[in-house]
Amino acid sequence: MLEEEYLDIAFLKEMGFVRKRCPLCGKHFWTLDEDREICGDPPCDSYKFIGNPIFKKKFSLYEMREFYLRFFEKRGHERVERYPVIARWRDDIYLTIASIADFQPFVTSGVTPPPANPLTISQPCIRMDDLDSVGRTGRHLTLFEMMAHHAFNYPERQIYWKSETVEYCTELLKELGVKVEDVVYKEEPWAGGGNAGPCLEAIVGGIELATLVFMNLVEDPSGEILVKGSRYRRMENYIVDTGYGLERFVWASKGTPTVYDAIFPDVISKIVENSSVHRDREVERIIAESSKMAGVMGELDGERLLKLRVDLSKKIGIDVSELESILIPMEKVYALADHTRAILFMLGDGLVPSNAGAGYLARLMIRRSLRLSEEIEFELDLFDLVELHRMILKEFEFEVPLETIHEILDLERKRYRATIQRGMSLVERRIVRKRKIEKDDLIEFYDSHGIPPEIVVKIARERGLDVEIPRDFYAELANRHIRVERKPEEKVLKGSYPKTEKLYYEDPKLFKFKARVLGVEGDKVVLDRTAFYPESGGQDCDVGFFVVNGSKIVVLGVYEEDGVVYHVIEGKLRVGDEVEGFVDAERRLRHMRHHSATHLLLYALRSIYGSHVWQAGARKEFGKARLDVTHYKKPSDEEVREIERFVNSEIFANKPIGWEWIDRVEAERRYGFRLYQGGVPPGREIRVVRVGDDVQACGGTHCSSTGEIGFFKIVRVESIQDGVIRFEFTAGESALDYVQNFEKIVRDASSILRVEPSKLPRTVERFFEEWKERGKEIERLRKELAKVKAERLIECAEEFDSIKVVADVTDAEIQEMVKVAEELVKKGCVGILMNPHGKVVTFSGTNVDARDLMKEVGKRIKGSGGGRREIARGAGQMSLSRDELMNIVFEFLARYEGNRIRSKEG
RNA sequence: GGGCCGGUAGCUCAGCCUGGUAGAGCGUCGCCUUGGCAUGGCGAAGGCCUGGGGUUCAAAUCCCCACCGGUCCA
Repeated sequence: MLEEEYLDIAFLKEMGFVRKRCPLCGKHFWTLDEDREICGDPPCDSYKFIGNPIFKKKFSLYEMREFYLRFFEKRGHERVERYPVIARWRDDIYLTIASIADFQPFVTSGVTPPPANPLTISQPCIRMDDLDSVGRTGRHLTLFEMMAHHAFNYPERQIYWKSETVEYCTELLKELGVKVEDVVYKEEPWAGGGNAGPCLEAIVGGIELATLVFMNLVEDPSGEILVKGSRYRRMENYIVDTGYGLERFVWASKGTPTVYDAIFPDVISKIVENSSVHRDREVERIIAESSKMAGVMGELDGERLLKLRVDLSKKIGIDVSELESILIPMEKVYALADHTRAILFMLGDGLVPSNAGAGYLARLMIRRSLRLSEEIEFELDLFDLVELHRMILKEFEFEVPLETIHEILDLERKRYRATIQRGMSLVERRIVRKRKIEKDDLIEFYDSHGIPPEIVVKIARERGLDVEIPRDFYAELANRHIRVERKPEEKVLKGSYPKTEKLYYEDPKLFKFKARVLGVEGDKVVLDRTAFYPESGGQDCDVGFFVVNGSKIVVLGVYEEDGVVYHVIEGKLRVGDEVEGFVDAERRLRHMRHHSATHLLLYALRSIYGSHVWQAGARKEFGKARLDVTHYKKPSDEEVREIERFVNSEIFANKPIGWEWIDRVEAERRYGFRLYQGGVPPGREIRVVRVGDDVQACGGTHCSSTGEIGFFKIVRVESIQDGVIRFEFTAGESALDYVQNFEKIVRDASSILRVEPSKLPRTVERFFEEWKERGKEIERLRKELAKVKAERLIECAEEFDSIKVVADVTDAEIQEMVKVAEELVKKGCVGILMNPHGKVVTFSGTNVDARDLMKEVGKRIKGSGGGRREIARGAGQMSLSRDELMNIVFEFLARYEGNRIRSKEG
C-alpha cells in the first residue's frame, strides 16, 4: 500500500536514482551507483567509516549542530529552541523521544499551529528502551540530539513534501563532502506515536545517518492501510518528520572506534584516569573491531551479545574470556560517560528522582551509574562527570542549577547505599537460614529489595555458596510484570452538541444567568451557555439550582466532556426550556480562593526551592485544597512556616489577578513551559492566568486580587512518594474554620485535664508515663494475687490417687486465671478454673494433657478451646459449679486408670 | 499508574508458615572483676507487636481496609 508512495519522488527521478531490491533483506532502496547490489544498511553491510571518516572535515558537536541548523535556516527554515527532555506537555510519554514529540499531539493533529513552518531544531532526546546496548555497540546512546527539519502541510497550505525533503538531505550530505553515489535511500515504512507513513533512510558508509519520514497516516481501527500490524487511514494534513543523528554525524566525521570517543573524549579520559580500567592502542583496536561487528547487529540482547563475543574472539584470535576482560571494563566506561550526560539533561530540565512516575527514570539512570562506578572503581563522584558534561555542552541552558543537581546526586547516593546495605544483610540472613540461594530468591532480592543479582552472587560466594545468575533472569523478571491494558474512557453523553459557552471564563463572579436547554439525557442537561463550573483542573464542580416556569430544580453536579458542559439535575427539563441558573456562590468563592491560593503556593515553592518544583497534581475543595509538587526532600517545620509567610505576604500585598487569551506560540515564547503546570490545554489560543507574579495556563475561576484570598494556612505536609511532596492547605473562611476547630480541640483537651493549653504537652506526657507505670504495677499485683490465690486453692484441693485436684469458679479475667493456673502447675496440680462468663482455663502439672481435659469441659458447656499441654484456655455458653467441675476432673482422671498419672512436681 | 516486599524494645532483626507465655544481638543503666582503661562476668530497665475492622473460645501470628516505608516495572 505504501509502495507507490516512493515512486513519485521527483528529485530521485531527476537525479537518475534507480530503485533496486536488496537480495539479502528483500527491501527496496534507491541509488545512483549502478554496480551496487545490496542496500548497504546493516545487517546487509558493515561500517566503512571507522578509521576512514566520510566527511571532508572533523566536526565537534557544536560545529555540526550549527552547520546543520544554518543549512536549513538558509533554506527558509526558522530555528526553534530545543524543548525539555521531560515531555511535560504530554500525558502518554515521560521523556522526549524524538523531535516530532515536541509537536504531538496538538500540532500534528492540526489543532494548534506549529511555532514556525517550516522549522529546524536540534532536540535532545532520551531513549531508555535499549539501555543494555549502551556502551556495548559503540553506537547506542541514552541521550542523543535529533537534528530535524519539519514541514507541516495542510490541505489549504502546502510547504513542501517528499521530493524537497530528499533533495535537502542529499544536498546537506554533499556539502559535507559525501559523494552522491555513496548515498543510499532505503525504503522502510515507519510507524509510531499513533501516526505512520512512508519513510526513506539515508545510509552512507554502512551507517544510517538520517530518517526521512513522510507522516500522512493516523491510527484508526477501521482504517484500510496496514503498517506493522496496525490499521491506519490518511490524514488531511501531512507532515515532513526528519531525524538526523547529531552524534552519528560527528562520529562519521571523525571515524573514531565508537560514537562515545567522538562526542565526549574528555569524559572518557577522565573516567579511565580515575578508575581501574586499562586502555591502550591494542584495547582501542579491539573496541573498533567490536564496534564494527556490533554495527551489523541490532540490539544486543543476551543471545546476540554472546554471538558477537564469540565471532570477535575468532577474528582477533584470543579466547572469549580474555576478550571480555578487555572489553567489558571499557564498555562500562562508555556507559558511565553516556549515563552521566543523560543525568545532566534529566535533572537540569527539572526531573526529580522518585520511586514512581517519571522520576523513577532519573533514579534508574543514577543507580546504574553508581553501580558502574563501583564496578570500575571510579574514584570521583558522578557529579564530577555531570559537571564536565555541563562544561562541554556550555551552549545549553538548564532550568535547574548545578548546585541543586549536586545536592540531588548526593541524596541519591546515600539512598542507594542504604538500600544496598539493607539488602546485603537481608541476603546474609537468607543464606544463614536457607543455606542456598535460588532463582526465586534472586528475583525477589532484585524486584522487591533492589539488590542486583551480581551483588547477591558476590555475597553468596564469600559465604561459600555457589550461585549462578540464570540466563533468563531478566526475562523471568519481565514475565512477572504483565502489563494491564488501559481501557479507553467511555463517553457519557450520547448526542452531539455545540461547545458550551463558558460564562465563568469572563466573569468568575457571575452567579446568575439565563440559558436555553439544548439536550436532556436522563438526569443530564446540556445548555447553550452556563456559569456553572464543571469539575476540572482539580477544582470541584459547582452546585446550585435552575428556575424554570417558577419551579426550582436542584443542580447536583456539573461535568465537562469535549468542551460540552452537562449538569446533573434532580427533576425534569425539556429541550427548548428557558432556564435561569443560580450558582451556589459561597461554595464557588471558596473554590476560587483555594484555586488562586494554589497558584501562589506553587509560585512560592518555585521561588524558594527552584525550577525543579513542578505541579504533580492539585485538588481544590470546599473545606481544603492540596497541591502535590516535585521536590527531593521533605520541608522542615521552619521551611513550612517560611512558605506560609511567603504566600500570606503575597496576599497582604493585594496584587491583581487577571487572565487573557493568548496565542499559544506567543505565550510559550513569553513564559516557557512553566505555563503548563496543570497540563497542556488544546487549541490555538490558551487562557493565561496571572496571579500576582505567577503565570499559568489555567481554565479555572479565580479571585480578582490576591487580597481576596484572605488568609492562607498549610494544614499538612507529607511525602506521597519519593520526590513528590503534598501540601494540604486552606484559604479564606476555610482557613478560619480550620484554625477555630484546632483551637477548640486544644481547649477541649486542656479542659479535660484542667490545665492551660500551653501546659498540654507536658501534662499529656506525664499522664501517659503514669498510665504506663500503672499498667506495670497492676501486672505485678496480679502476679502476686495469683500466687496467693493458688495457695488458697491448694489448701482446699481434693486428692485423686495422691494428685491434687483443684476446681474453682471465680469472677476473674482469663489472664488472671492463667496466672493462677501457672502457679498451680508448678505445684503439680490438675484442675479447672472458670468464671461466670463461661471462660475456662484447664491446667495440669502432671503427665495428663490439659487440652484433653479442656475437651471434656467443652462437651459439657457447649464450647471449645485449646492451648499447651500444661495450660489450655477456652470458653463455652454456660457456667458450671465448683462441684460439677470437680466431677469432670475426677471422671476424666478415672479414665486414665491403667496409665499411671505422675505429678511433675519437682 | 501497576506489581512485589516490609512495619515487633532506642537500633538491627527473630517469632508469623502450623493462632494459645513477646524474644535475641547491639545500645542504655546497675553490680562484680581492675591501680586505671580496653575487656570480661552477672543482672535490670525498656513493647498500644503501625492503626482500624473481621474470623476465632483465643490474633504479633489468619483475612480485609487504611497509613507509612522500601523496591521493581511502565
